[in-house]
Amino acid sequence: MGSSSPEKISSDREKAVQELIQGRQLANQLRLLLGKPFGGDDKSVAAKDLVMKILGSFTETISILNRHATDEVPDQVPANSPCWDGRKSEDSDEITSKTSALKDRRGCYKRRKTSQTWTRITPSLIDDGYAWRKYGQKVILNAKYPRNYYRCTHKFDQSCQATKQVQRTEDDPAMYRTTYHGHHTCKNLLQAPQIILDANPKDSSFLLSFGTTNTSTKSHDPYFATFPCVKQEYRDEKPCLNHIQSSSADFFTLPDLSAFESCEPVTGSDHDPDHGDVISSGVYSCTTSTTSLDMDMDLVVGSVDFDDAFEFEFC
DNA sequence: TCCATTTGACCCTG
DNA sequence: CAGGGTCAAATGGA
Repeated sequence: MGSSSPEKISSDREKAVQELIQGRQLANQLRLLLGKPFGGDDKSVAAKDLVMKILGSFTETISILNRHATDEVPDQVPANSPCWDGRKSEDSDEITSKTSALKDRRGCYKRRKTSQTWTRITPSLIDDGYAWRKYGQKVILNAKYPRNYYRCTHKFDQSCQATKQVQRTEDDPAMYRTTYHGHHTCKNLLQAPQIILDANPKDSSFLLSFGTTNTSTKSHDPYFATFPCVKQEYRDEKPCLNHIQSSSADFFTLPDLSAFESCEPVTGSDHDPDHGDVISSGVYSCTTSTTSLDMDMDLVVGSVDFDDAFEFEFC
């Protein structure tokens, strides 16, 4: 064992991340190959399912490595902590009285600082396929509409940490901005953790934004690569492209966001992306259980949101 | 009775 | 200290 300087550990970690990213790219290519000609038979379906699992493993491992790179102190609590969901405890011995139930909450929750976020802007409160439970509502300063807070229904039974915030947009009250925090880890899902893209009703482009409050990872980290593979999801049984591009009510997810790994304007330079920057051009494969379609699109920076979230558009 | 929502209070971060 | 995120008791509906 011996030498394990912080520099060497960091270097090894970066190499490991690069290897994992490459592995995931290869797995993704395999998935595309499997998805092309004959989509239907059992073996093909099983193979694709397997590839999706492999991709998920790569993504999760990369995410873990990146998380450890940015969190020197693991976000964990002792097993005997009174805090029920992994939050730290502090000075619990100083209070032993009347309001113990409330006082136990002191320091018991810790706001996420480094979790990934991404935002959807949707014309209505559409079902995104997950079971959410509302746990709060806040009036936000200088905001016309309150912000609603949701957590995954399976937060307790499956320790799923996914949450989302929903708020009407100021300029268009008919639209809702939904900010997702963290990925679903609960089991009873249609898909693996996913990014959901929404069909924008106004310009038929797709809005996706994501960001992090941890700015230390923004310039160099393969931040995009921490996103999981995503699968397309339709509410209709027989979707078609025209329907996808024109409908505002339906939504789907693109299966191949690993292309983000080549997001050179963001990950390969030392400046933050500006409005209109083309992040990645190429063919994005969109598949469902019944159809498969490649779309030639540009991923461009739409806007820089609050909280350092960057909003992107598929055009 | 169970479960989801509401809402005021608590607590963390900047 | 202000603002925002979360908790949990109270409430209501199925």
